[in-house]
Amino acid sequence: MAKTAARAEPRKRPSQARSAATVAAMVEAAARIIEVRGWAALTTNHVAELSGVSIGSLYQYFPSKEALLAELVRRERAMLLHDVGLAMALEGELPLAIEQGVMAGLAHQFRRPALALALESAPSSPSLQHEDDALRHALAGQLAGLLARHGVADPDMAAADVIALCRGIIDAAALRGETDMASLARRLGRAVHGYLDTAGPASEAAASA
Amino acid sequence: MAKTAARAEPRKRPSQARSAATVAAMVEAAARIIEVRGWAALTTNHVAELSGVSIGSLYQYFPSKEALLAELVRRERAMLLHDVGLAMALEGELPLAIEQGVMAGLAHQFRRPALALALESAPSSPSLQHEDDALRHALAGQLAGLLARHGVADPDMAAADVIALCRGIIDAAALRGETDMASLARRLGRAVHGYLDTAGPASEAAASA
Amino acid sequence: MAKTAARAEPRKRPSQARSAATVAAMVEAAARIIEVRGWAALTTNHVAELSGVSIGSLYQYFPSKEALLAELVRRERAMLLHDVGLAMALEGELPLAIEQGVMAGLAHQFRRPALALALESAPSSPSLQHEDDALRHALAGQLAGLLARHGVADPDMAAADVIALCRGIIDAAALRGETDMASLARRLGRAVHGYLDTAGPASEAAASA
Amino acid sequence: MAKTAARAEPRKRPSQARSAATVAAMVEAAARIIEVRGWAALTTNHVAELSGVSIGSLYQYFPSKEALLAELVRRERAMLLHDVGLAMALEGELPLAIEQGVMAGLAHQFRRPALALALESAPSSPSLQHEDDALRHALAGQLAGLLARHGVADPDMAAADVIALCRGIIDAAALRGETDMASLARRLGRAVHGYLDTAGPASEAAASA
DNA sequence: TATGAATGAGACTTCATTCAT
DNA sequence: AATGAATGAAGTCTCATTCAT
Repeated sequence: MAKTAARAEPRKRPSQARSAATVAAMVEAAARIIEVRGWAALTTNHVAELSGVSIGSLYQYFPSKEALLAELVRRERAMLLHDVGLAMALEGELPLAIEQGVMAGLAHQFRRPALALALESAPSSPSLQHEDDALRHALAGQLAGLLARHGVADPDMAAADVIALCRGIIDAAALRGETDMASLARRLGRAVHGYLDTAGPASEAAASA
Repeated sequence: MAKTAARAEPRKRPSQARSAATVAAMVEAAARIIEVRGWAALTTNHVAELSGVSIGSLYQYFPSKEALLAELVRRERAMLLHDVGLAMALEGELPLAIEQGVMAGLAHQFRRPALALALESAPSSPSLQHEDDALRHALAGQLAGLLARHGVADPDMAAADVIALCRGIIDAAALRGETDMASLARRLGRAVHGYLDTAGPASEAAASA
Repeated sequence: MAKTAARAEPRKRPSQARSAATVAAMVEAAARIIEVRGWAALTTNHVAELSGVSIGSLYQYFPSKEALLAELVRRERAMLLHDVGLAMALEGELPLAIEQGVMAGLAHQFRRPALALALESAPSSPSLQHEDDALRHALAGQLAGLLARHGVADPDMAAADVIALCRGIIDAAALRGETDMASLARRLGRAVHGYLDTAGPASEAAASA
Repeated sequence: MAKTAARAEPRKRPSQARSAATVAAMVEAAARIIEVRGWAALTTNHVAELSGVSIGSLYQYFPSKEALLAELVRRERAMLLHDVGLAMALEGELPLAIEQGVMAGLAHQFRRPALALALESAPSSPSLQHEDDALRHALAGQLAGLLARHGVADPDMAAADVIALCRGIIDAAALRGETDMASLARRLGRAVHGYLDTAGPASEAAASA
């Protein structure tokens, strides 16, 4: 009858090799369930079964279903951030850097399209919300830095918009089942450059520089 | 949880005024619950209570919770389509027509922001999926027609992308709690025109006009 | 994933005859399980099964297991209070009134000895605690009033002690399996009168009056 | 929950100093958990953690949770018996000896009030029941001997009643949070002497002897 | 037709206990 | 002997749906 507040952090960091494998297996099982059978099928018992672990073990590593989900989101976010960060860090012209970043994002989405798509509409919850915000901020931060260095006006908002419009286009394409990454990349480039170049009077000079 | 093959269509077309009012009350109750307390709070019993109808009656009008939800989505979709269609139908230049359409979409989102936002991440289900696809198609069709009439290349894809990027930007803004419709409208204009103008070689002439 | 705070009050007052019967059946089932198989066997599923009701129904009337338990305690308390109150209300000499009260308490304990005994050590919880305190207070209040009217010194504490020592003796006797109510009544009388008569100097006059 | 026939005896008598310390640590940890956080928090894993021992080790010394609990009760009982026995063994008048005993009991209760109180309502189980009976018998035996030597009629029953009424008063006082040991001692004395002196005709002579 | 009591599958989570290392 | 990861039965509670009145 005693209820402790549900934490979203893992209960214990897997210290042994075996544990790490167990945790990874559970997170991956969750991912597979979500992408194959949807949110409704994501039950802790199902995750335990699919990962070949007992339900008790699941709860030894995650204090709640929510925490497991948060870990999955964290994992995907880390991958995306890493790839995009790397891509944009390559020195070069602004358009090139952006293109690299967009391509990295696209690649991420196309690696596991169903999963990426599903994670966009996770059941809202404080911890998930937090993970999502963190992703958005980190990504926006990276891009904003790049834009600022190239003299784009209001780089924070511009970064947020660029990311948002990319997400919009990519998600819609994924939902339609598009698989032509090249076409998508081209259109994304158009959208991003169009947005950045079609600037108000104040930033015209900077953008054309 | 006895599940019979769940139909998503209302069980009966409201033929009497009273029925129509009842159905409307239930759909509106669902909308209010979703926007005020989130998806998790959307239970059929709750909907029945809030709409002043018994749970038994609810199931006389809707064969399942899913059908109720589909009806809500249908209702919102109809409103959006109507507004956007009207806005874009106003004769005028391309940029103006588009701006009208974008403004209509924005207005829709700002009428009930929480609801609009929540409906973007409805629990996926065949019928909901279908409703959503229908919306997308209808909207894209309207816009594609407009673009085609103005000689834009590949109008279907362009329409889809324009709608998608607008959704992306608007949703992200809503999520951040932005309330400045004017700023949003300006940025959306930038994004849309940027996308349409920054064209490949084939449409360069149009873009430079 | 949404947890509301567990109330101890019944969820809805049974308004129809059928409901009232259902509620009574559940409370009685709980009583029987506790007295026959002990606290460990008191599970909501078990209660539902024994009362011939579905688990869903149980939770329609009680928001939690705790609330069901509280209702049982409340029921027993009401009976005890009613009997003891009636017994002590009979006009007469102090010793006689007390004897009546003690006999009423004894009778209560002997009606369902195992239940009465078990309820003494209910798993502590806020609501149960509250019910128990209420019983103690009500009983002590009744007795304190009686004692005060007969000039006993410090009637509140005396009442509390008298009740406590009676409970102690009765419980121990019940635990040993004593069944001779007459003997028990005699000893209780001795204990109570002994306590009240063997007073400190201050109240000697009053007690002997 | 694989349940083998649970023994209540410790699995092995601690033959080495280290083992004894380990066992003591676990028992004390259990005591602390019970008094600080209540019965609901008493889990074997929690006990192991608090006592700095692995759960595996705990089960090497105790075959079950119940056995651990029994050992705790045994420990407390031994202390109480030792103190009360010593106190009553002091030669002297009957009233004095009894007063000593009562004081010893009170002192025990006040040493760790929360623990003493909690142990009164331990989850019933065969082995716990047995420990409790043993305590009662031993205590009653000691007191009965004393009473018999002083010619009190029906000393066994009198002893049982005296102990029971003391427990009743003490527990109720503890539950109310009383801390005035002196007042409590005075009232206990009244109750005990009252009970012993207010005898039926048959034992009046004996009591006054 | 409307009502709302009743249903019950199944979700999440805990915790006593085992056993490979 | 000690460790602690793993187990899984079982408990509490929810909610979509049915059906007697």
